[in-house]
Amino acid sequence: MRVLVARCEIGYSGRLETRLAPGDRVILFKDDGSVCVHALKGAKPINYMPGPTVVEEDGELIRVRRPASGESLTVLVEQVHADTRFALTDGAELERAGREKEIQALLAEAMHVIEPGLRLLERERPTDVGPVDLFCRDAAGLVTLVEVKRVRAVAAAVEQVIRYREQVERDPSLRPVRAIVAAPDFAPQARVLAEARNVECIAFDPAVLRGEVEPALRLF
Amino acid sequence: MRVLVARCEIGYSGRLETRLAPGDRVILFKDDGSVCVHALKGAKPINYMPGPTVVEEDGELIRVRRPASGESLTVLVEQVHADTRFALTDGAELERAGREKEIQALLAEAMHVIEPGLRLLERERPTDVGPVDLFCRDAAGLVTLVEVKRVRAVAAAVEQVIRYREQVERDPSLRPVRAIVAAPDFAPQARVLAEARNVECIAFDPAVLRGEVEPALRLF
DNA sequence: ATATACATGTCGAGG
DNA sequence: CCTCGACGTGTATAT
Repeated sequence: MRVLVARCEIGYSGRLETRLAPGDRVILFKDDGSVCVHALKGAKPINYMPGPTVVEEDGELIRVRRPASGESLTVLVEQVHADTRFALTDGAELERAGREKEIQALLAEAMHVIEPGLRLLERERPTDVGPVDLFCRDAAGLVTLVEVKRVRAVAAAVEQVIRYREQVERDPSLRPVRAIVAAPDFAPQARVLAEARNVECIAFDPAVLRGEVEPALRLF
Repeated sequence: MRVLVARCEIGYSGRLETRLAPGDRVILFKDDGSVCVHALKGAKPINYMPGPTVVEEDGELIRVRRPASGESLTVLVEQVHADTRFALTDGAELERAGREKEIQALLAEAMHVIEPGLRLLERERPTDVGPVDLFCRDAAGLVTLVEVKRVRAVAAAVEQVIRYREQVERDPSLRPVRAIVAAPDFAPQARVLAEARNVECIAFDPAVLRGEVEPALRLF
């Protein structure tokens, strides 16, 4: 890892063209080839290049190329404030709790939160237009598709489950098919669309959901 | 700007919970309150907090809080490799050129690339469910909606134009309405959905498109 | 390698 | 403030 703190001018050419007039920035050159340029404000890099890249340095000019896509990032260094290379090691991976996959797993263990009597047949059941999160049958035996969102559901989520329903309904033996979107919250337009297209909206509280699969929490 | 290079453990609690076991990272504390943690790989920070924040430091423990949202980021420092504060100045803003609007404008100038005889009536024509990129009539006089994508079109793009078509078709005088997605490339699932819902896929080459509106290139 | 969907997405425009 | 679509999206996962 190389950490360069310098007054410099930055140019990017690829999916679009950007230029950043001279100013002080912190630039990280990582060993995997990725480069990121941090300005003085904002959590995100103002410019970047994912690895793998080829980095050429010619005096005050640093050119980072990504051969795969033809993109290039150019750093014209005017004044170096610091330029240090560090030998660093890090074997850790980021552990995340609360991703969609996890929410989906929790719901799979607590189907009654969605609807009493709902039985899970398959998770991530593939169709030609995408995977159905939870492929189920309801208490009456009807095929029921559940689309899970970890954040507020918008109209696109409703459209997604409609798309799956249409695909599944191509098999006449499975019809009729119910469609449900399960999310902690719903945008008004998502509800309107769901109503119009006969899609059900089930709101769940992630905290309660965790409680449902942690029996210890509801002993008394 | 403070640049801390250290072996540390990281925790984030907010929209989800994450933990990153001890390892070497580069952490930037910016004067606007934003903080970002860079691992040894990847263009994006592995953890971050947008400003404004409150940073408390208590020995080896650094706690960054975002009162507005209740999020917090915790850095437990085990070993400091470098810890430097820089007084930096940067008044520049990022200049960009070449976005989707440009592609849309190019297509508007070269409608025959989409289909011979297609006439543009309006760009960004508003509907209740969003703006139609290119609102046209075809050679036969049929209303034709074109959704433009600068990059590969996925199923969601097809759904988008279907939604617009449904909205426009609410006016019986305009029916039937054709729907087209124009993109440099199409995901297989997008083609499947388009076929099923009677949406046409038109692939264009951005380079050729530029040529089409550059008469100089086709003088001979 | 390709295809697909997630993401603490972030960001900005428009109502 | 909310809603929605673009983004140089990047990134991981499964085929």
